[in-house]
Amino acid sequence: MSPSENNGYSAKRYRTPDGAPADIVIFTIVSSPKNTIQKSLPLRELQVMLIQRKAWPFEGMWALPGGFSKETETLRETAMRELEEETGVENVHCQYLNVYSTPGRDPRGWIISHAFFSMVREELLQHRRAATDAADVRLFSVDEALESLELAFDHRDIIRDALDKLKEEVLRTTLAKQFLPDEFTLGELYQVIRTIIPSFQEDNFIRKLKTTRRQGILEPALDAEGAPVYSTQFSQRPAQLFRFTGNEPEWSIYG
Amino acid sequence: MSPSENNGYSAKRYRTPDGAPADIVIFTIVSSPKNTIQKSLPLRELQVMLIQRKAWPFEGMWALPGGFSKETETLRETAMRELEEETGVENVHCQYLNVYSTPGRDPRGWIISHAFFSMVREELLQHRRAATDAADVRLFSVDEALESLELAFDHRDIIRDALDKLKEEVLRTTLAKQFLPDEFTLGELYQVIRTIIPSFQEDNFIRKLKTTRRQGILEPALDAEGAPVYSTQFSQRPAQLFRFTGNEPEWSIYG
DNA sequence: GGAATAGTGTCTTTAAGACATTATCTA
DNA sequence: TAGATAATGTCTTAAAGACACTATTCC
Repeated sequence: MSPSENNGYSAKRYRTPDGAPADIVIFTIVSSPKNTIQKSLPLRELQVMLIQRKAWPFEGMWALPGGFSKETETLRETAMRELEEETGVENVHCQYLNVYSTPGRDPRGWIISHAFFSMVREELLQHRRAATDAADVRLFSVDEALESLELAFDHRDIIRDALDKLKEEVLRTTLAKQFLPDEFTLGELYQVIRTIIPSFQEDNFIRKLKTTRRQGILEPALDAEGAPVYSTQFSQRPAQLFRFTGNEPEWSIYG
Repeated sequence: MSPSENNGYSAKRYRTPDGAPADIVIFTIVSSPKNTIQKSLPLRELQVMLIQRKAWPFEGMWALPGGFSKETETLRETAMRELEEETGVENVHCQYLNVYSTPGRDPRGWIISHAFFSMVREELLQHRRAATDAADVRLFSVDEALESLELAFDHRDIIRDALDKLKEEVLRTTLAKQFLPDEFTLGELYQVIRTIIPSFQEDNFIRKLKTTRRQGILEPALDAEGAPVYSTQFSQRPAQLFRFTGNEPEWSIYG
């Protein structure tokens, strides 16, 4: 049924948008071994994946991966499709961020963009490739992307908004699990949080997460006999492994 | 500069959306005097403003107020414009909720809707009027709207999402201030929260909000001499008035 | 006096926070 | 044995939670 067949209604009475793309801020945490004599936790850096545009507008500039939505899919499906095309990875985290509609934001016309952000573990990003509309694709540290790079469109705003949301949610929700394996040590969790929020410091972090209120959010990893599991991957002394239960923390007022 | 003049680029190579509307979930809390012998806190009910459609599609059904965006404005401006048109009120709360893009959600074509929600104090809603595209406009209790009413489009989903977000944020942020006057008693604040979340119960609510961690969020209202202000509007015994400082609570991990 | 809401006293339990100390394993 | 991270001991202070009690004012 075409619109013009219905009771004289026409959606074309006004100008309509020239496109509805989804842009995706793909975050990853890149680990590099610390230069120490003994086993240690790696150095970690929060990075963002950008593509280099190979066509007008903003040709040659770095931009967020993304693409136009089709009328047969939701914007989430658009984002997931583009995410899989750019990274070669399926079933990863992807979360809606905001809509960007400032007039003139896109020189191609009236184009309202929907931004998503995604947290992908670095080992899943090995197969990234330049899509057909990109000259190159690479990871930049978030600081570099925000401070030194001239970005296409309003993509700097989008990355900043995504980073703000990431910082807020990594403290308030269990979002950090996206950057961790199923079973992890509390030292690793602490490091992930500090990678995203360098100023974060809690002296008794490990003890704190093991006490009452957090039970229900984290649980010890258990082996087949029901005994706690320990790892020496990052330390001499074995560290207890934990997993997320799937519960999200709830908050009471102004607490 | 028209799109077709630029390096052969044309945004019209693909089908483009038929419109980008903003829909607004307008919440209010309606107070009615309790049938008691003495002064008391009012009964309160959370309500939502709906319009009755007078044209295809969904003619005669109740729907969220809203309208199409123009290329010269942001979607937030669209929402604020519609909000002022429907309610006659300016400068009210308005917050982005989500985007709704399920194919087929609008029989008029490919129409991606952007939902906002707004919290308006009931005394500001006296001048509401039916816009030109509405046969009628009225307030419904949120329960009635969600359970008994057949709503146009996917507006039931939108209202449910808005209610969920409202419930979450009224506990986590100072959103409740949108339903309160500048200076209010903690009993009023408690009532507002319980109106939105009936299951909420805190025995020591008033004391709790006056102790340490909350300082910085709420502060006592002071008169010209710097003395605390009390009100007997809802009670025999004078109740201390408070105001929001403007600070938002911060949250530490899993606490 | 009783109705209705505001607010305090008191006690117990739990968590937060600081900071020193010990534990485990390996290069 | 020194290095690196994991974890506990101990002490102090603050907050949570339960629940009984008092306060204020007006009908």
